[in-house]
Amino acid sequence: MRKNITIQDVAEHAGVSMMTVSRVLNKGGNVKDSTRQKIEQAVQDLGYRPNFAAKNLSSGRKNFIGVLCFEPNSPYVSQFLFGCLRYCSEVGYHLIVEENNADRLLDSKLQALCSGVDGVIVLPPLSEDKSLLERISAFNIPYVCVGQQHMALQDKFHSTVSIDEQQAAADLTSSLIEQGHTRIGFISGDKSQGVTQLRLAGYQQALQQHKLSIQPELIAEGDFSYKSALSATEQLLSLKDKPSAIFASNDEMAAAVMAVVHKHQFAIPKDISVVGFDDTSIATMVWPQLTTVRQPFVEMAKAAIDRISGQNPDAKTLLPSSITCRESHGQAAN
Amino acid sequence: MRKNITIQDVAEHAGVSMMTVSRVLNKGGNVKDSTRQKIEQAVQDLGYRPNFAAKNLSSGRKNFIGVLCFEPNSPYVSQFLFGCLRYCSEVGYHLIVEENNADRLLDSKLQALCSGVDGVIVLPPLSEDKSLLERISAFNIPYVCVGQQHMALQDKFHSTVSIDEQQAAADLTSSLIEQGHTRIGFISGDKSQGVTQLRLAGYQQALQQHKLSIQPELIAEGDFSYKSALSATEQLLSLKDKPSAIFASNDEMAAAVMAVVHKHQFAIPKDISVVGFDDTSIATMVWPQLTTVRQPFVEMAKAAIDRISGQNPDAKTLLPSSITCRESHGQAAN
DNA sequence: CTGAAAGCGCTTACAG
DNA sequence: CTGAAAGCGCTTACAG
Repeated sequence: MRKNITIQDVAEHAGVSMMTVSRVLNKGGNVKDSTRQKIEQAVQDLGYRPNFAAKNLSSGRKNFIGVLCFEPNSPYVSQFLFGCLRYCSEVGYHLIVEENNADRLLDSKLQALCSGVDGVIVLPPLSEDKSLLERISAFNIPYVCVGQQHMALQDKFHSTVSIDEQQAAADLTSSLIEQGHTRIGFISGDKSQGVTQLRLAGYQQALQQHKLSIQPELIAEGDFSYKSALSATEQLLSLKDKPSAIFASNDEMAAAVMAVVHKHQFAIPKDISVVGFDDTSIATMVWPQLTTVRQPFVEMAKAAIDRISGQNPDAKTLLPSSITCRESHGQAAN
Repeated sequence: MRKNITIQDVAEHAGVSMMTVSRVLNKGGNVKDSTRQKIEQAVQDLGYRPNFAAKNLSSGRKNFIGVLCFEPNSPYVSQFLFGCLRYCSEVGYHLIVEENNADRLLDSKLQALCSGVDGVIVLPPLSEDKSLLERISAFNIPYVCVGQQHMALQDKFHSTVSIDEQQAAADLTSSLIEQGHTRIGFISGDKSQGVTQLRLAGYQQALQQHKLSIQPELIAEGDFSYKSALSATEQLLSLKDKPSAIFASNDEMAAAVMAVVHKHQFAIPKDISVVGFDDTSIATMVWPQLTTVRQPFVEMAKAAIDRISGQNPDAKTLLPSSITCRESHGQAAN
């Protein structure tokens, strides 16, 4: 195992001091251009790679980010964590993932987490748990609430990263309307979560913009779980005047919609269009593949991490979302 | 932000030297029992938490583990990564995840990865890519092939962590037979992968043990993708003498089996039982929930990491698996 | 069974 | 614009 190349080696190779190399490496200003170039050349030549452990130790920064999630194995969380992982390895941060699906997260556990990280990313639905946020806030480290557009607390450490949930839901609904659908069923998420209201509001907003009336019978209640959408779909399909499209508030529920629709011998999208929300991995594991709102997981992770590292000063980041069109939607049957 | 508690503080508190504290902390021997207790008490009192950065820097260990995967967002990989993450945060390792789903992983990228980690975990199907393993092997760091029972290379850095694939498949098949199923359809995985053969062999072994004949028409070809199982299932259901149960070689394909079975108006499990393999998150996102072989992801991750850290000397670890019984299987209809 | 010394590779003040 | 010094919190030899 050959010796590691250190900043010292680079300095010697370039004929400068370690300090100057450090400046160049950290993109600091105040370095003569010719010096900078010499150093960059040396880094190239030697194949220098920074030692994160040394960096952390001397800077006092932890270079750890805590992620607090409810259900680590859900597609949403997996997808988001992957985004974090990817960006982390780019910028030298490491992840500590903590789950909090039982009761109240123990003070000792929270303390252990918060004292070992530079900041905390809180995933939904925990990002709406005001009392949890207050406890995190007490540690005076930045924390980012994901999927949560509204600031729950007023303190300088609090920030949010999300898409415009309502607009996204409205856009998806509009695209259905533009394909001739006038009876669009909607399956809502867990009542206690803010996004549930926003997505429903987006659905209603689109209907109104297109001069369609809002029919309460077309709105069925789910809770974001596969199971809940099973009965919600049965309910929608039992209507004498059935919907020609169903908008489920997340992909898991959309998968359930598809199962029930198929069970009733309807073709998708010929008889009934089905759309979801999130664009998690399940969207391509159903048949036909699901049209859904794409959450920009990688960008969200990046924005959250940048915020913690101080690169992103925005207390409130609203990322653009888009519709991922696949095969589960089509022209309304007539 | 209050000062961090260091090993120095603990030493003073306990009235010993840093060195002795370090010994106790690292579970080294040669410490008098009374001394050990004093130190453990001091650790408690002060709420000492080790500084990983300092540890790494002084020990020369990187404390990074590389994970090489094909498709980071697949349920299998998500599940495994989660297992890693959990154990890593316990033992102070950090993860660098690299995907290699394009062509040949660039030498520069592989070099960057391997030179920054203590070892590499290779996930299927990459764990069967002999030329890739040879290139990793050249870096003289431990690497663990997951889901791969057979050693591809003969070198001291190579090891494997998996379950007994064939036995698990045989057990699952047997449980179906014991419920009265005599015509069991089987959907195989990607032909080029070793596990595909092992799971098929397990299926056949169970049939033979129960004196049932192997019917080639009951074996349909898939490739582990949802899509491939769609047509494979159609094929099985078009048989004049239909199977009363279908065993898909992974959960994604089992989900596809269910979609097609429902489409054909058969009830699960009343008319047809469906079982899968892996017990990934999708197993509980189908209806009815899927009976499947449980891969012990957390234990596999632990074994792999232990191997890299030198805690696990086994070059070949075979972990026990089990059957997770849910609602998708039942007595054969007669 | 215990300890004093040196050093891991970097950054943070502080000078100039 | 550049550098010399000290130190981050631990571990690795080496003594005794």
